[in-house]
Amino acid sequence: MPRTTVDTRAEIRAAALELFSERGVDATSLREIAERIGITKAALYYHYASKDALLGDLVDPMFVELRELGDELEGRSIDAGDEAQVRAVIERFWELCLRNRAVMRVLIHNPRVVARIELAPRMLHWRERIDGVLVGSDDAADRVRAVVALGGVQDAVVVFGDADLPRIREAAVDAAVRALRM
Amino acid sequence: MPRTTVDTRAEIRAAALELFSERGVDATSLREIAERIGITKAALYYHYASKDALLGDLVDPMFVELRELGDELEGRSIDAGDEAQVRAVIERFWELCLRNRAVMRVLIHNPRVVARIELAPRMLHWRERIDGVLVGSDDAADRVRAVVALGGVQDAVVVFGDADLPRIREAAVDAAVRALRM
DNA sequence: GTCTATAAGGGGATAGAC
DNA sequence: GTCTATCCCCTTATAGAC
Repeated sequence: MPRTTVDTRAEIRAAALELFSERGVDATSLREIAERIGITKAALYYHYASKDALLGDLVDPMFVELRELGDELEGRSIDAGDEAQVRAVIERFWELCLRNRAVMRVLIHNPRVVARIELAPRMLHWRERIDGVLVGSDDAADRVRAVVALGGVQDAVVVFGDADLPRIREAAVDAAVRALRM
Repeated sequence: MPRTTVDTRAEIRAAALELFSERGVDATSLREIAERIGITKAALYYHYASKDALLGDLVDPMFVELRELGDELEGRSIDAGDEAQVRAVIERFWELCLRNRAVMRVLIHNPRVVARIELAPRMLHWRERIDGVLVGSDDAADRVRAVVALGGVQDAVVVFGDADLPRIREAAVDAAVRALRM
């Protein structure tokens, strides 16, 4: 029988994201995803040609947001020495991570899958763009500062993100800003 | 035929760690591990009763090191306000992560497996011990500082650890110490 | 200790009816 | 668009010979 909702593809993505995020990509079968929204695995294949195609569609919105953020920041030409501007950038990054934390979890916890569907270059690319805005240098020591700061923010979002409290955001952004200081 | 080396269990652990770290636990089969050291999957089962038992044995040395570090630091009663002491603790943590970075990778990238074999309580426990030494508080904002600092160090080890350069270590430890400052 | 052989089950993916 | 039925492959794990 036909289903009541219009957008089955969106329902599939929502169910898949939840399961991929909770259990990991490899540990989630297409049967489980299909059953969660009340269709069969074969019906899912009508909407998505493969598991990887579904995953690719799933993570896309976050990359769109990252590209937009990169465009905007580069357009405004941030001064890496101005701490107020740096703080504003980290805050934007925190918000982006928080909004997309399920996708972030999937990407962080499934690096091999990321490599398989060729998301690694995209991840590297946005990371380099934001690093460039924040430290403006290719020097190893500078890139380490950026990794500690942004990596720390990502970790804090994954660990504390479910309680989206202003205090937590403030503490995480503060710590990242200090980590970036030379 | 009998094998030439004495410690087949150690060979199994070494091959498994390499594959688990590179490809992830779920994506690595016991057949692949066995073939890498030239035995069959059935022979591997003689040495380890299950994949989870092998994994548990594999990660154990790192937890032993973490426990020893926790014992030592608590015995010395670090002053969280003394930055030289804090720096020394972060340096010890960096060295530990570097020495065990293959195991660290496995634990970071396979959270569901970690939960399945009941490693999560152990991870939480050492994290809380080291957090306690570094910030000495249960307050959420304090714990966030510790997560950003230690999470940042872990990330930097995973990203830059293969080039074990003093400059990288120094930059990462510096950044973590700054992140911890109030 | 290591082997061959096999059990039992799940995975992704497809064919074709409706 | 969704279904049932099926294919083929790989997995973990065990039994029993050597």
